[in-house]
Order: sequence, then C-alpha cells, then structure tokens
Amino acid sequence: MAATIRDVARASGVHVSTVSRTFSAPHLVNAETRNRVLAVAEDLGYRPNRAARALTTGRTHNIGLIVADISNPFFPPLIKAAQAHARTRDYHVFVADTDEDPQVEEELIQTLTKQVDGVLLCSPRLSNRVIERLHADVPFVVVNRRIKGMPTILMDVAQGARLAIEHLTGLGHRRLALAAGPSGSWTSGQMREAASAAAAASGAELVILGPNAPTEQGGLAVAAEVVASGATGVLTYNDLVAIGLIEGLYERGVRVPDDVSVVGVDDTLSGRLNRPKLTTVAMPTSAAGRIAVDLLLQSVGDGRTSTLTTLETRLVVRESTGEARS
Amino acid sequence: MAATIRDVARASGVHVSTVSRTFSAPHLVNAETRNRVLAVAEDLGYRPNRAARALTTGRTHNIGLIVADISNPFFPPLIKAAQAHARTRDYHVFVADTDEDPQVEEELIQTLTKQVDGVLLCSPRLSNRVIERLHADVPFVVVNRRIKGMPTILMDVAQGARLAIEHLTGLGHRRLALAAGPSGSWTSGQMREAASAAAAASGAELVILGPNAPTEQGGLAVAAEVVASGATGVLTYNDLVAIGLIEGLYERGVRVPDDVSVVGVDDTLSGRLNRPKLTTVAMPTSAAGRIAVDLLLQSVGDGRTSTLTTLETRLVVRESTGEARS
DNA sequence: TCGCGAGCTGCAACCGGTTGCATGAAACAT
DNA sequence: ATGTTTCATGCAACCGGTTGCAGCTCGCGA
Repeated sequence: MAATIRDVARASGVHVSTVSRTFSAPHLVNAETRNRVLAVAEDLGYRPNRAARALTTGRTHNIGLIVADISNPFFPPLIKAAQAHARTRDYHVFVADTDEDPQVEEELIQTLTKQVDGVLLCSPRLSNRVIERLHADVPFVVVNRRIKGMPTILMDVAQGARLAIEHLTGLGHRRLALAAGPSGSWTSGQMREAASAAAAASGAELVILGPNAPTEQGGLAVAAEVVASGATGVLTYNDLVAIGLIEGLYERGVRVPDDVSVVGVDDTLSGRLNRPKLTTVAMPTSAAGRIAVDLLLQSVGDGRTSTLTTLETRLVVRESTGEARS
Repeated sequence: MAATIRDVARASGVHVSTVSRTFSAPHLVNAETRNRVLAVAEDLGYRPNRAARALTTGRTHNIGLIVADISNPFFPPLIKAAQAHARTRDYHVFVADTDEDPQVEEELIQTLTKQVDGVLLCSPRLSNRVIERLHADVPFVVVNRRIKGMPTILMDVAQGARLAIEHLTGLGHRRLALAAGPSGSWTSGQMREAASAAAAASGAELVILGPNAPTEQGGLAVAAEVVASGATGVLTYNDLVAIGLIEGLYERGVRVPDDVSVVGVDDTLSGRLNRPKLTTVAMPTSAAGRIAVDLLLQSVGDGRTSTLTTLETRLVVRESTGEARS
C-alpha cells in the first residue's frame, strides 16, 4: 500500500541504497541526485519505515515509560515533559500503565523490551532483584527509586518530609502522624525515615499509619486511624491521600486546618482543591521527565552509565495547615 | 545479544521455520518437536521480535492512542481501560499527548502510522479534512467527534447538556450561561446546540461564553464574564473548567451554590473536590476505551467498518447546584 | 600521458522473523 | 503391492530498510 524505498528507487532511477543514504546519510549522495530522490519521495508520500530500520540499526527511536497509575496526577506532567523532550531528539515515548501491579509491570517491560531502546521506570513496584534481572535486556532509567548501578533520578522526598514536619512542629503541633504509601514504594520508606528523624529532632511524637493505597480511597480509609491516633498534624504519602484524608476527616466532623493540619506531597492539584487549599511539598516532576529522557538516551548511546540525580523539593504552604490550638 | 530464532533453531536441531511455526502456528508442528523447541527457547530466554514479525505480517500488534492532554483527568480512565482491554487481545497501546496542538497531533499520527495497526483518536483537534486524509494511511477510531465514514464513539454530550440545563431550570434558574470549550472541539459545538435548545424549551435565557481553554485556567478566566452575565446557573465544558470557575467566583465573593449554581461535565473528580462537591454529567470513559479498542481491532481485521456507537451520560447531583433564590 | 585519490553509486548480504511450496515418511485405502 | 492422503519439516524468497565493499568517473599533479 504505502510507498517503500524500492518504489522510490524505481521511480527515480537509482538503486535502493542511494535512496536509503539520501535519508540516513545525505552527505554521501550527490546534491542533484539527492534532490531528485527527495522530490520523488515527497511525490509518492514515502516515509521510511521505522520498524524496518530498527531491524538493522538496532535503534527503534522509541522509549518506553512505565508508570504505576496514569490517573495519579503526579505522572502526567512527567509524561508530558518526557514526551515533549524526547520529540526534540527524534524519539517517541510509549506510555504504559501497570495498575500498581508488579506482575503486569514485569510483563509490560518484557514486551516493550524489543520495541524500545530504553525504558523509563517511574516509581516501580517491582523488587530490585527483578529489575536488575530485566536490566540485562534493555537500558533503564529509574525515577523515584534508588537501585545500584542504574541511572537514577530521585526527588528529594526526605528533604520534603523534613520540611513538612518542621512546618508542622513550627506551628506547634507535638503529636504527628504519617499516612504512608503502599508497601512496594521506595519513596514511602524514605519519607518514613526522614519524617521520624525530623520529628525526633523537634521532640515531637510521630505515629506511622499504613501502608495505604496511594489514592483518595487510601486517604479516606486512613482517616479513622488518624482520628484515633490523636495526631493534630498529618503528613501524607501524596496529594491524593491528603484529599481523601481531608474528606474523611470532614465526614467525622474534624475540620482542617482548625482541628487537624494536613500536608500533602506532589503539588498536583494547586488550583483544583477549593476549601481548604492544600499545603504540600512540590515535586519537580517535569524536570524529572526531561532529565530522565536525557539520561536514557545517553545510556543508550554510550553503554551503561550510572548517574544519580537528586532534585530538590519545595514546601508550598496554603490553607490546610494552621497553628496548633494550645 | 538476545537470542534470535536462528539461535533457537540451531540449539534444537530444527529449521528456523519450524521454530517460527512453534510460536505462530503451533498446531502445524509435532507435539514432541514443539516441546523440545519450547524448552530450548525458554532456556535461551528467546522472545519473538515483534518488530521483525511486523515486517512480514504487516501487523505490529500495537495501537496508538492520541489524546489532547493527558493531564486532563478525563483521559486516564479511558486510557487505562483501553490498555487493559487491548492487553487481553495481545495488543499494546502507545499513548501520545498532543498538548492540544493540531500541528503536533498531525505529526504524531504520521510517525505512529508505521508502528501501529490503528489509531484511537480521542477528542481530536484536527480538521475533518486532515483526519480524512491521514485516514488513508492507517485505520482510525474516533472518540468524541463525528466524522463520516469512520468508526466513531460518541458520548451523548447533547443528552448530558440537556439533563444539566433541565436540572438548573428545574431549580428555578432562568438566566443561564454555558462556559464553552476550545474552538476545535466538536463536543463543545454539540453542547452548545443542545444547551440552547433545552434552555429555549424551558423558556430560560442562555448566554454562551467562550471559547475557553479546557482547563482550570480557562474556568478561572471566564469567571468575570459569568459574573457580568448575571447568570445564576452555569454549565461548563468540563470538570476542570467548573473547578476553575468556582475558584474564580469565590475570589469575587460569589458563593457556590448559594449565589451561582455550577454543573461540570465528565465526573472526573468525584471524591476529590471538597467543598462544594461538584454536580456534574458523568461520562462513560472506561466503556469508551474498551469499545474503542474493539472497534479498532475489528476494523484492522476486516477492513473498513464504519459504526457509530453512542454511549449514554448521566447527571450526578452533588453540592454545587441549588435552588434559585427568588 | 599516466597514476592516484576523491566522490558517487551499485551490489549484495544482512537484520529477525513469516510463509507458500516441495519433499519425504508414515498411514491408509484398494 | 501400489496409489493416495496426511502430517511434519525443510527450503528459499520475502518484508523494508542499512551498510561494507567494490567499481566507476573525473580532476588533478607529476
């Protein structure tokens, strides 16, 4: 149906190899010939078949991007940034959603392997062991998880957690809670450690509640425990959990920030939440998307590189936190 | 690096064609041979290269999914449903985001064309003419837009708009506004017509405000016009616009629903918005994703089919609408 | 005038699979 | 014992490109 390189060759009276070179190594072909070939190609609507090209070059010019849950608003900015950035490098990004299921995650990686030059693993739920095994087949860049020997991009969630806890203790809260994330989440572990340390340093108490689903449901479900814990300041795994939690607290007649202060993480809903607007730790997701693509293409190019990039986070104070009532 | 079909053939003492058949037409090969080949393949970690297969079969077993903006919460459920459903058919979904830019949309379709068997066009911003031209190269299924001769899935936004307007007039509102969508949006045109008709039928006034960006920014920006219009009931292009609008109204001291009632469309934020919870028209996005994949695979299989599927919408009344103050 | 290098182009093998056709052996009917 | 199927496998061409190598032409210096 569509025109192939041989059609173009025939129509312009040259050998296929000349047509091939016209597109992939233009400087090797005479300007006159090149223009003729280009004209014919244009005329026939010829476009090189990337899959066929990949067969010989070993470069698909595609990269895979795997996320746990595309409906988590944390990911879209990262995805958008990665796509836009990859496009400037003549690469395409294929996004796949694992539904937070490690099994599906592994399958997806397996199938993607042959169709992409590298994979961006965002907040993977697989064990390090499995990831290392799969790494033999295809270059990875890992976002939000520390794995030795792989290019890694971390958002400094420990710093974020510290900022959040200090913000809460600074407001006078002495009894704090952390609504942790899912058990497979490396980030959640980091938050937990940093929050514990920061709380201890300020002489505040911290109870860990969880694991919780990283969703509004998870937040809604943990509300009862928060109330029972007697905490007046809560740090949540992410904004969705915070939203769900606030909702759950309201349902129990607990008001935010009057009775309990809540801090989210991600800053994904800036304008979205009406009352109260969420105090949260902002994550540099777009930057992470761009950098991830660069790292990946780099490691696709010159073999394994193992870099650790850590991006800073930032506390955004809005309306969901307030002074502790004495 | 990775094992190829020839490695497996050599190691198991059969011809490559036998190995090939073991995977793509198992019934043609003797059970004993098959098991031996499978064992060797397993041993070598062989997995058929889908790109190479695509070269001869013309089937990539991939489908493309193009959305205007992946951060619009309308899309993720659709994407998830499409991916999950496609996986059961041994297909993969590659998602691409156009940033609401028709130019980018066209480029993406062009590049995807050769790498997928068909493309799901969700809420396209391109003109019908361009879409029809591109359709020559690759099968399409179009969601949320009516294009003659292409398989189409529509959510009955006209019905939704009618329900919403009737809900508002039923509450006693006589002066209504529609915060329309972007100019390229077919859906927005449908809403406009249906809303006008429904308003006229109820003897209410309706002013059309827009076009607006289909985002919270768009809603925020249109708030002034809403206030100026004197409308007490507003239907918005989607939930994001509604959220932005409510925010903008609050900033101007106008309360929802006390002073102005707001109805969104999409039902994307159900639990998310705290006060007031959004009254909205629910869209069957997951169903659309599943059906879209089916239609596409079907039209990939037996050539062009042109079906029109219309899915019902549903009004979900929450807290952002209330009785008109007399 | 000859030799040589530079610049272009063609040849053909190859990437990793698929598939129509031919071959051969075993099973069956006559 | 012979002819006919059926089943399993091998052969080789093909999909749409890329690329190392060889050959040709031309210009230039000696």
